[in-house]
Amino acid sequence: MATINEVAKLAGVSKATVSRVLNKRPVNEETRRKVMNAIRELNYQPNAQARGLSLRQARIIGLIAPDFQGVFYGPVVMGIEQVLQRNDFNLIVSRVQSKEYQLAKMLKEKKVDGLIIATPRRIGEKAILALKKDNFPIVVIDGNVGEQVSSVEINSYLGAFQATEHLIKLGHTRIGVISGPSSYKESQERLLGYKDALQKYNLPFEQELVSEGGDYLLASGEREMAGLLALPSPPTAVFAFSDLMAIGAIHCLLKKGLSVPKDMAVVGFDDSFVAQTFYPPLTTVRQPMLEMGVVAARKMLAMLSGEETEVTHVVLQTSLVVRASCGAVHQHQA
Amino acid sequence: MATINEVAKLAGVSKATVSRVLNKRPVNEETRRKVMNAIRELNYQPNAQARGLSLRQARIIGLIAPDFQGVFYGPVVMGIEQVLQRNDFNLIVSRVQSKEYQLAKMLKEKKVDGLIIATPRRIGEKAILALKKDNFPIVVIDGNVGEQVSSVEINSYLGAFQATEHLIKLGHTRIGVISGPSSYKESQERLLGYKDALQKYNLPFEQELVSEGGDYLLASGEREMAGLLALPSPPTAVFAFSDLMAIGAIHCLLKKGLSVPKDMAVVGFDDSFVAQTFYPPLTTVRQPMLEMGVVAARKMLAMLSGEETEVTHVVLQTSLVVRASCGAVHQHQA
DNA sequence: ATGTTAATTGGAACCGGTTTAATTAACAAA
DNA sequence: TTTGTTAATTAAACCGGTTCCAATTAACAT
Repeated sequence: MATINEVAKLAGVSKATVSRVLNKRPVNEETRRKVMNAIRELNYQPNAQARGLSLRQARIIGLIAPDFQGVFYGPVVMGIEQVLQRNDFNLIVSRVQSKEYQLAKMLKEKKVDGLIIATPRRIGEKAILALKKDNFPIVVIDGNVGEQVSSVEINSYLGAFQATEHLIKLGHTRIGVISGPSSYKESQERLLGYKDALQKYNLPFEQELVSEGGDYLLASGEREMAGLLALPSPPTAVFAFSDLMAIGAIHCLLKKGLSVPKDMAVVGFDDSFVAQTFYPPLTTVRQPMLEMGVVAARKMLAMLSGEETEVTHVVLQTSLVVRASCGAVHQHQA
Repeated sequence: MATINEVAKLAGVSKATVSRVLNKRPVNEETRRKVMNAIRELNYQPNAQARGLSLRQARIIGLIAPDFQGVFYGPVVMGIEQVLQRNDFNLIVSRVQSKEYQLAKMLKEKKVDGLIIATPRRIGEKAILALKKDNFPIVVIDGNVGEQVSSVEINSYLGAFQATEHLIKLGHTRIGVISGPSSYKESQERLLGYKDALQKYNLPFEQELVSEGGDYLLASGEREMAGLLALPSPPTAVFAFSDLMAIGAIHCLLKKGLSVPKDMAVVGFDDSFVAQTFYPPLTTVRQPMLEMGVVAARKMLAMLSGEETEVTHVVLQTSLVVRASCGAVHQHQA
């Protein structure tokens, strides 16, 4: 592998001049030509580590998330990567670790220029705030870290309101909820959206119709749906706070020989990949996941270039995607 | 951020000594204590770029794939990351680009120590072989690059054989196939597995029962299933070469009011996330995707440490996961 | 007291870039 | 001819580590 010194020797100039050519600084045209020829001849590629050491910049962003495969974080990764690639940055992905100090390691050792943290759990909160105080560039996606760190979030409240309103307009008056963990901010906001929609249409809120799924996964949905069905007066529609829980609910219904949406309308939350794949296709509140990644990455780059200096919180809007599971459209049209 | 020089000064030793302490080389116990104290006091973290420059090593592996969200590559990423993290390596993910030369860039600029390439398409084949000739560490997952590059693959043939045999044993004699692109090696092998299973049970192979999905996606499955149903004598079971195509096929069937598995048994391939999520849960050939990532990462690390020098090809075994869509088990047991 | 050996440690060079300050060359003005 | 100005280039220092080689010190045998 050729180095800048070899290029300089072959071109008959100093390495400072080669560096200038590489960085498009003013150089005599004749000299530039000679250097370019040498670069081509040696198939030279500047060493990123040497460059990074000198410029104190890795051109790498770190992403910390619970997983990358899941229905949620996959698209987020895609969005981030897309933006970074266009700006000649790379993306290191790392699963969230138990040891909090590990969070800081990549930043402190200058392996990455900034960190995007995507996790709904309150993990590493202290560590994050400490890093923020040291002025490391940090963006949180969908987190619970608070005002002091820049973030990208979604309007959970509005999404829940829209979903509930949609079901009400379809004629449902008893609408069950399969919630996420009540300690999560998102769950609280979504529940508020649900309540406010009921109120707008003068429908009573009934606590027994709200059941809390311990996580956002399929099995929770299936279990909680069974609970709702066992009520003296079961709901005719159910709104789950994740697509997977909605699908779990449908599993429960189909196993009992009930039909969706005829016997029970179901609405999910996320518009993850499985929502369109499932049958019946799932009506759901769309979270713009790819866009969240895109916005987070742009924000990070802006912070690094000094364009953005204050802490900001971007709230992306949700939208209702109507498919077959709520009964608003026929399945063969979906 | 403290540097090794500051640590050295505070500890009253030379930076060579600090370096020795950091790298656990023999140092007088008393000296080590002083150095460790200085490190702690300054909250010192060695600069990865400087270290990398000196050691000619980034401790980063690059992964190039078509996407990271998909049902397939997500778990692969998880597997790779898991192994790397344990060995204090990081993972840069990058989508496959059209420009072939980009493949080489990260390697040549020493941003990564090696490249794992996961793509069924014959992309960058020339570029990959060129890099291999320059002795860059490369591992291909599920690729079509040939003998010259180390790889991790699955036994497509056996998986298809098992799936077909399973359907035959359930009593089916006319088994449709929704294949992947016939130019892909996997498709060819899977088709061979299908044929050999038929042969073993003295069933005739009929070309009309094989329809080729242009990609591995849902819409292909739906379209090809419609084609199979339109045959004068349609199959009673269908084997799709991906879970998504199997699900597409089921969409087609359910829309026509047919029931799965009663009217048509369906088997997929991948055992991706959607296979368990779908209803009816999908019988499918499991590809150990996480394990593929794990094996690829281990292989890469072995190459880097010099333990593994020859080109090797690891073939992982598939297994049939029986769920409800093939009719072998009742749905409420699934 | 002197020589030998082993254990520690420090100075300096190096990895491959960028950048600042100094040098050289070319040319115009005095 | 001398001096000032400008443009282009280079030498050298620096980024923050690792490591080779030599120097120092301590311990021990002669």
